[in-house]
Amino acid sequence: MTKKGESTREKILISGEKLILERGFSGTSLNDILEAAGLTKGAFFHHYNSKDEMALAVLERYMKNDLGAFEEFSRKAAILAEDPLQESLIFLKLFEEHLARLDAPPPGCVMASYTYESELFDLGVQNLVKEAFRRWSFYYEEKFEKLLAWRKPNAPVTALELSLMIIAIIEGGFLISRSYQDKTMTIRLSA
Amino acid sequence: MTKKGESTREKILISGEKLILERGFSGTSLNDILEAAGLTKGAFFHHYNSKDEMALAVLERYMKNDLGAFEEFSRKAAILAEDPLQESLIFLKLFEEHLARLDAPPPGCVMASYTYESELFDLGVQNLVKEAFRRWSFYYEEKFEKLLAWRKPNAPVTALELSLMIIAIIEGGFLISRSYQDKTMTIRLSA
DNA sequence: TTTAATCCATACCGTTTGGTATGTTTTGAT
DNA sequence: ATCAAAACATACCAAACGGTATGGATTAAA
Repeated sequence: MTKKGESTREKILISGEKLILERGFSGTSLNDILEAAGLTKGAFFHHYNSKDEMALAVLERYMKNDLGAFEEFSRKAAILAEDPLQESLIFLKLFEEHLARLDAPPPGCVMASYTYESELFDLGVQNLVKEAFRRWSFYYEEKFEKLLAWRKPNAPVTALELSLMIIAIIEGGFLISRSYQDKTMTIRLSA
Repeated sequence: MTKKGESTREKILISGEKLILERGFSGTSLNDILEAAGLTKGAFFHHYNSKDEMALAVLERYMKNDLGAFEEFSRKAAILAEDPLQESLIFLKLFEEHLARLDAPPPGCVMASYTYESELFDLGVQNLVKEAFRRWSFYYEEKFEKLLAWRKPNAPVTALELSLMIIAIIEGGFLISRSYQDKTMTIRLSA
C-alpha cells in the first residue's frame, strides 16, 4: 500500500462517513461519494470489492477514531484529577468539548445510522456494531466501577446500568440535537 | 374514500412503517412494500403521488398512534394515582409495558429513522419530525412541571431539561436494545 | 532507466429504481 | 339493473444503481 493509495482510501472513507451520516447508507450512492472525494469508480473498486465492504471500513475507522479520542480524554483526565469524581467530570467535559467541535458533518454516530438500516447489512457488520457498543459501554463501566467503589451511591445502581444509560443519553442527544439543528443541544450530560 | 380504499392505505402504511424501521426509508423499495402488502403499483399510485408523499403519511400515522397511546396512558395514570409522583410512575410503567408488547417490527422510532436520513427528505418532513419531537417533549414537560411543583427537586433542573433527557434515553434505548437484539433492554426508565 | 506492480480513469453492462400509461374490475348510489 | 367514480392490475419507461472490463498513468525498487 503506497502513500497515495492510503490517502485515497482515507478520502473515500471520510466522504463516505459524512454522506452516510447525512443520508444513510443506502441513501448514499457510490457516485455521490466519489464525486465528493474527487475520484472515480476505478479508484473505488481498486480499494474495495463492494459498497458493503466500504461500509465495514467506514465503521472500523469510526470506531478507531472514537475509541482513540476516548482513551486520550481518559488519560488527560487521569492526570489532571485528584479523585475519581473529579476525574469523571473532567473526562465528560473533554468529551463534551469534543462533540461541540465536530460540526462539519451533522453530528451523528455511524453505529446508530447502521442500526436503523440493520436488515440491509450482513452479520459481519451487525456484529461489529454490537461489539462497538459493547466496547464503548465497557469503557464507561470501568469509570463507574471506580466511582461506585469510591463513594457508595444513593440508589442501588450497577456500573453496567449506568454505562448503558449514559450511552443511551448520548445517542438520543445526537438525534434530538440534529433534528432541532442545534448542536449545542447534544444535551448537557452534567445532570 | 371507500372503506376498501381506506384499508389498502392502511396496508401500505403498516408495511411501509415496518420495512422503513428495518431497512431505512431509502433502503426500502416500493416493490418491497407492495409485495409485503400484497398490492401493486396501480394501488400505490392511486393513493399516493410519490414515495415521499407516503413517507409523510407514515410519519403522520406514527405520530397519531404514538401520541394517542401517550394520552391513553396519561388518562389511566391520572385516574389510578393519588399523587403526582405516583401518577408519573404509573404512566412510565404503562409506557414500558407498551414498549415490551410491540415486538413484531424491531422496536424503533420513525422520527429517529428519518433523522438519520434527513438530507433526503424535503423541509415538510424535516419540520414534521421536529414538531413531533417538540410535541412529545411538551407532554413530558407538563408531567415534570407538575412533579417539580409538588416536590422541590434536589438539583436545580427545569422541566424542559428533564423532558429532553427522558426522550433521549428512550431513543437511545431503542438503538441499544435493537443492536443487542434484546427488547427487554429498552432500558429501565425507573432510575 | 528499465520494469513490474500499484493505482486510477473511462466506457460500458445488467438490474433495480421510482414513476407512467392504459385498461379492467369493484363499489355504491340511483 | 345502470352507471359513473373509485380502486386496482399489468405492462412499460427513463434514469440511476452497483459492479465490470480494459487500458493508461504513477510509483518505487532494481
